[in-house]
Amino acid sequence: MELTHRERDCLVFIGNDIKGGFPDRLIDLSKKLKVKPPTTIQLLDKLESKGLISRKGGMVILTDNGKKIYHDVTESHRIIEVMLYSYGIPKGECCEVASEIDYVFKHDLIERLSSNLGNPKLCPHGNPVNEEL
Amino acid sequence: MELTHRERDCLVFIGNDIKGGFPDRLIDLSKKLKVKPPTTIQLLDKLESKGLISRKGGMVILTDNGKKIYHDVTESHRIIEVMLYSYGIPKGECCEVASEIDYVFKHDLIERLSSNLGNPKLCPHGNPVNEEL
DNA sequence: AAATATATTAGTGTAATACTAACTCAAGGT
DNA sequence: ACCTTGAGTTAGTATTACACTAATATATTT
Repeated sequence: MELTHRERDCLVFIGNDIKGGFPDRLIDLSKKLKVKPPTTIQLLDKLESKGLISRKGGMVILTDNGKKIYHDVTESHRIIEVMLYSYGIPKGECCEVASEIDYVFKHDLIERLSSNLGNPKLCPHGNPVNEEL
Repeated sequence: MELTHRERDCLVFIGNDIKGGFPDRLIDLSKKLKVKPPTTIQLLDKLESKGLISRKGGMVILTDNGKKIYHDVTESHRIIEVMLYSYGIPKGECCEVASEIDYVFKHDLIERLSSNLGNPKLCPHGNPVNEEL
């Protein structure tokens, strides 16, 4: 599944917030993405057409497929963080950089990286590499 | 200096070819970029407006500024290759992935990475990290 | 000079990203 | 009952990156 950068951001916010127990609302997502609601709707339309989310009354949840992609992007993000951190980049910067590039990496490459990094369970911030939703 | 992905590709091809002794022609660049000449011209117009190249009779050379950016992108590319290679990714894939992301990294982060990688002089292919034009 | 190759210009099209303006609809307050 | 507010949505516009075709200009080569 190919994602654009902003689709990636949007999907990640949705996944992160679902961990809090409640689905995100359009308004919340818009604030997090720092865009106006119509822009968010465009993104959600795109994610919906890709079968990654479903919507009801302004609430957004991930489909099974969306959860899988969220998992993959998150794993990618955190493995990249671990790699950068291993070469002395501060946590904050690891995260910033990882957010720019995580959605580009093919999953099988991330798996090989992970294995050669010793299959880390946590990212430098202490978040699980394998996020279960 | 911010580059788009394709501007990056174009600049790198120009820099690589200048090492061969002759500046690139539009046609050569178009073939390498796998686009039609008008698309290349657009890219060259953009690079020229950013002060990175100058043109004459269809030939393209890098300005001093262009050489600097070429150097930085190349260094970035090769440091990323070294990092990925250190975690067991095959050379070819290191290069592929690095090409997708090298132009995004800030130079000072690359310098810190380089230092923590032991200031490598060569990339996994044996090309110099610090390319003098 | 004619043919060929190369360079360029003008115009078009798509995708990603973002916006404003206007409309709908539901919930609350008075 | 009416009005306001907040949220969601639709429609339309704009910009940037990227790519194309068609047509024109220029240069080289035979």
